[in-house]
Amino acid sequence: MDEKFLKPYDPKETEDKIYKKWEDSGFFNPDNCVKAGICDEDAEPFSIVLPPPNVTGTLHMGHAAMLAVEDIIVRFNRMRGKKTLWLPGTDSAAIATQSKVEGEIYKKEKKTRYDLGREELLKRVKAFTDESESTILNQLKKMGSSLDWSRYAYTLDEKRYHAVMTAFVNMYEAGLIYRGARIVNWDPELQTTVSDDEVVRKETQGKFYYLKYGPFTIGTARPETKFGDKYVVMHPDDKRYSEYKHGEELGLEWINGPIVATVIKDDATDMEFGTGVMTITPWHDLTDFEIAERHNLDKEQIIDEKGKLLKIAGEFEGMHIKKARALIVEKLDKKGLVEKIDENHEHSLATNSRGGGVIEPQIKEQWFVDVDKEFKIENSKIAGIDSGSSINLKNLMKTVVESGQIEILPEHFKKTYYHWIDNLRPWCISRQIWFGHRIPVWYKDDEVYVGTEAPSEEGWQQDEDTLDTWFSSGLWTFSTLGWPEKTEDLEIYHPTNVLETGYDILFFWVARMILMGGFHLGDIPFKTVYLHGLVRDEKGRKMSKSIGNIIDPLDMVEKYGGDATRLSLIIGAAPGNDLKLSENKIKGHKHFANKIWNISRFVLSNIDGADLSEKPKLSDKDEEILHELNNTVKGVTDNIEKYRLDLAADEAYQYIWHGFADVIIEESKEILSGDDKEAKLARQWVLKEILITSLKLLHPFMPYVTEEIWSSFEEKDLLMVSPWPTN
RNA sequence: GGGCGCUUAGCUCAGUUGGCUAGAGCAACUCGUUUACACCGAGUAGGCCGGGGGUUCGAGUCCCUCAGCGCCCACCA
Repeated sequence: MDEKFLKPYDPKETEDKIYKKWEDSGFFNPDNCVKAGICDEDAEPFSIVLPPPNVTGTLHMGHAAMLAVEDIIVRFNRMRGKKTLWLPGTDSAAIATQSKVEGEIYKKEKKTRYDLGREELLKRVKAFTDESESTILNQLKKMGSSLDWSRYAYTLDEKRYHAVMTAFVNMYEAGLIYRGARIVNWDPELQTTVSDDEVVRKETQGKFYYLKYGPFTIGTARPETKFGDKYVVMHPDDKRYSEYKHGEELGLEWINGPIVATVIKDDATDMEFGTGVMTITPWHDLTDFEIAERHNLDKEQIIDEKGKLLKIAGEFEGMHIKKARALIVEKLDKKGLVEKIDENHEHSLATNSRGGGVIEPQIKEQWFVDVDKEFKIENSKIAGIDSGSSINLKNLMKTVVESGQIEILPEHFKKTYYHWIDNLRPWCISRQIWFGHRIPVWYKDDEVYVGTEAPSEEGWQQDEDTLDTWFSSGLWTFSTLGWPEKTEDLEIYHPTNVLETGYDILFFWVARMILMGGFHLGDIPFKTVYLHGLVRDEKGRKMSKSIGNIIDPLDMVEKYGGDATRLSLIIGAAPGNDLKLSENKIKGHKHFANKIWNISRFVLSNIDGADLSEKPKLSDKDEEILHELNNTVKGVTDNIEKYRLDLAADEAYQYIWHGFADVIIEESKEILSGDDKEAKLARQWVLKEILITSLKLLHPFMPYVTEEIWSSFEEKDLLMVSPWPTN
């Protein structure tokens, strides 16, 4: 027996060494497994792409949980002899990264991106991402992730860049991407648009003003937008205002003098709310914009991109809206136009969740993906959609889930998914930032050129904007496999088997991948979507810097080992449920790692010298023990297949500690020290069998400690590529 | 406003198509150093399965209803 067993298990001494051994073996790469005869050339493929973490980020518990789940699934399938690929990558995270770098530059040099210029800023961002890339990659390894590093991809590397350009051009040519003036979520602080999904609403209290507007009273929380309000809107069925006819014009006194208002009847008005009458500001409000579109009304910009009032505001021109509001109300009041002010009105404030400011809707020329427009699907591999038929993106996204071709776990998220699709509007994909995939459109006078490469002649100007980061992320399952080239990888590994991610990015990412896969490949991007929950602190609060309740996965790995950290993120975490994590839990699982260590010590020291090359004759009791082992194998296997990793881990834990250690080993002591040589040999054989099987069952969950034990009594292959036990 | 969840032992959670005498881990308590392990072992205690109603031979599980908690979406100016 190896001397190392005389001391308690020390993850710190073991883990890096083991990871290196795995990496050196090359078996994270399925091609090498085939070459070494570990899996058959024509074995069933199994693939997962890693949801790419932000290249400038650091590992948090959410990542750790994701890595644990995926690595378990991957290791399980690899051991079952499948051609298994887990493909790593990182994401440029355009807005987040650029604003991080901009912030640092401003702090150190007091310079903005406009001071530096596009080229210089991008150089700085590149330097920053290059530098931080290795940090996140090393952290991914720390969790024991069996990722095929030879296939590493970065959203902004050359191949992915080409994929994104191709995707844009193809969608443009199909008429699904168009440029148009629509109302977008404008962040005056970051000076860019953000997508609907990135806008979060915060409940706040504020003043609500009732203003006299001719014969009407209108309510508003934002008097500073009201300068151009020349349409007064009410519900067509509202009896209180039946005397006013649609299109009727009324002269009335307003902020900066007399104006002519036109009556509009539209059922977007809520008769119950306020007075049931409103004026509209189509340039800065989505509802208003839509009303204006329906009735073909004028739209006028009131506020500029920096949040300052324009000429239309008269004496208030050039003033920031924050300052202007009080002054405008004061003026209205002097004119006797303020009827009432409600001091504590609750309303929600739209803010940019990517770290910007308060959203100010603006009408802007932007690029959009049309989710309603039908296109012809050429080579459909989608159940229920024939090749050559026409479909729009919304219906495509629905069909693949409804038909069951894509399975979502837990299942109830399907409803959330459908609900989101039903409310989906055109997807604004252009961003006014510099770091990212620049839109492959060039302009020259009135001409427009769209192509993957710049036009060769002089004088063309490329569109200034970059693409929404989710546009490139949407291609991830196939851009990482080499698309648009027709690669062997794409052929073998796509569609991928599982997409594992947090339920919080179901819309951002999962839905967009389904959209992109459907359009570009006529196929699904993955067969199963496994959604994990959020990792919270022991009281169920989100982990955050401000509360100071962050548990750093790397600290935990350092203190208790990668195996314990992984197991803690799995046990008790049903799919889709948030997980409450405490340091104590992780500590407890470190004890489990040590338990296995000691079980091995006991078994190995007791079979030393015994010839177990042939299966001895077993007693009925021995057979019964093996039968119980088989039940455990079956239970663990079934649960992993059903993606109930929590139950699988729990069952293995239960069996190994309270079955194997507490009962079987205890009972064996007597036999091993007894005089019956035959019984002893049989039991030695059984113990070894159980140990081998237990290590295998546990390997996906606790890869380090099991591999380390394995190395001390099995000479041949790594445990990582040993066959999964059959029952 | 619309949607989706959750409520089971002190705490964290399992409990799959109804068969449960309701389980596990942690915590608590008692005892214990014997061929691995004190990062341990043996044992004990702890539950009207949120309330009410229904379906059923049988309900933690299915249906209705009420209450509390949480999340997501949304154009109430």
